Amino acid sequence: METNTKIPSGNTLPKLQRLYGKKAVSLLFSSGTSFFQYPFKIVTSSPSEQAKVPLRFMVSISKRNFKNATDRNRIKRQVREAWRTQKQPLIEVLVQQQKNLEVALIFTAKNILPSSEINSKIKRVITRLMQDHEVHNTTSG
RNA sequence: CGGACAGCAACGAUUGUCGCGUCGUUCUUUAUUGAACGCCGAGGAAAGUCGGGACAGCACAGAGCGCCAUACUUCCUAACGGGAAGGUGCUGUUUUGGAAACGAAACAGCAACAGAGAGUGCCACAGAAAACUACCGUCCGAUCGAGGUCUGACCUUGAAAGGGUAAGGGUGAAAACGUGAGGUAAGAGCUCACGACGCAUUUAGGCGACUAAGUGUGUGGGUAAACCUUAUGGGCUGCAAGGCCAAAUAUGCCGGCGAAAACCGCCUUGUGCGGAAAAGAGGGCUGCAUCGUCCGAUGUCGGUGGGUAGGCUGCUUGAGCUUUUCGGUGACGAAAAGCCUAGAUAAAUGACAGUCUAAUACAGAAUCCUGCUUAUGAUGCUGUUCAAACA
RNA sequence: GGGCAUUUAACUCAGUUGGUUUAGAGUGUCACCUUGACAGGGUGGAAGUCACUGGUUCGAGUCCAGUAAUGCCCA
Repeated sequence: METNTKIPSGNTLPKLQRLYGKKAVSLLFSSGTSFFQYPFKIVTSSPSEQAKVPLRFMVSISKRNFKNATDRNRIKRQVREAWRTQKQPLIEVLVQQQKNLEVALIFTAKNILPSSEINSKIKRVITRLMQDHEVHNTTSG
């Protein structure tokens, strides 16, 4: 319940909720599980150690598919915006289950997509993550 | 008025909702934790990383060789392979001189534009020959024949050692100064006129590259983005440079681990009592053994060193920007006044919905500055050119 | 961010420095021969914008400059 008081309006995205650091990223990619949801490859893991924030996330876009830095910046901003506006239900689920989750989104499409499409795709990713965690908890407990 | 090309200018404004980063103020937190408010928040190329610097570390007696880069002149600049002004050459167009060769003027564009008369190398195929050249041709021709005239010579003609000659020879990217005339056995700058180019030198102009006029002398191509020569410059590495702090784990070094001493605590100030981690293989001191004593692997406790993750710094006030005046043909310089204008760190400057508008293209800072190159849309201005119409 | 290298046939490489002649080799591919048929073997052929653009030169895969793509190193 302390986390809820820390984040009064659910649509913020401060640095605390972003995944960074060489150690954390390499740990996620070596031990996490992954699945595809076009146009993203999603890598997740739920570390057992207690973290300050229930949900951390990062975006990655390969330089091979997008040569120009402006294109990569634009996609990152689109994805961050979609994540920022739609992540709140997932956080509530995680707080209820008292779990932590780290998510990496890897953009695998070759073209820039419109923002509305990215919004709907992110929505689908978040609902899938929510379902996974609810099912997990009911079977285990 | 329209199209194309080149250059210059500025590259949105505003309303609502949500959101990001640095900094400042206030409150808050164990904490540079969190909250509220405010200010500011990508470019002309931020790109390519191609030149040149600043800055930093390392190296370094002096000189030479080697290697690399640059290359008309003068200036600008912190410096440059950059820029400005000028010179020369080439190309194109127009006009024009001349019999020709070959020039002259104007405009536009281009030039890695030192040296080929210092040396070495190379120039396929074709062609006689690609650089001290003689294959054909042409001319002279000792000598040897044949024929004729006719008494020892002449004429005609054939072969020919040797020699002269660059006029001609379908080649080639390039052919041995060019055109015309004289000259000659035939030829040849051999000579002459005109023209082209080079070297030396004189005078005049210019800071200079060079220009103009004259004198002498000469005419053996191209290639230096082949080696090279001359002149000038260059130590190497790059902010992931460099400096500081420093978890966890491993390890190096120092000290302790029987008592005593040392360390910490206490008060009764005493060879006092208590505390902290705990076991010690093995070896030396003597021929052997015990006691004693010394060293001590491993382990353990404490300290310390470099140093990883991570963090801080370097980091943005600078060859700075704007305006005005002055100097200069110009690049640019000087003075005065005013201004502070991104500093992120898996990396901020955004998303959605409207309105105005030409508002779209190329495109995102990563130590900084200065140039070059490349990519670019519509608008405005300037210049060039094309088309059409009119005069 | 900084520092470097490479690009030649469908694939892997020579040739480049030292310039001019038809750009070669192996694998693959195609046709024919060999076999009853296949494999293997033999003979022959096709396949190249020498990454792209410009320059130097009489002449560029090679020399010079720019552009693009690919790859490597530095914590």
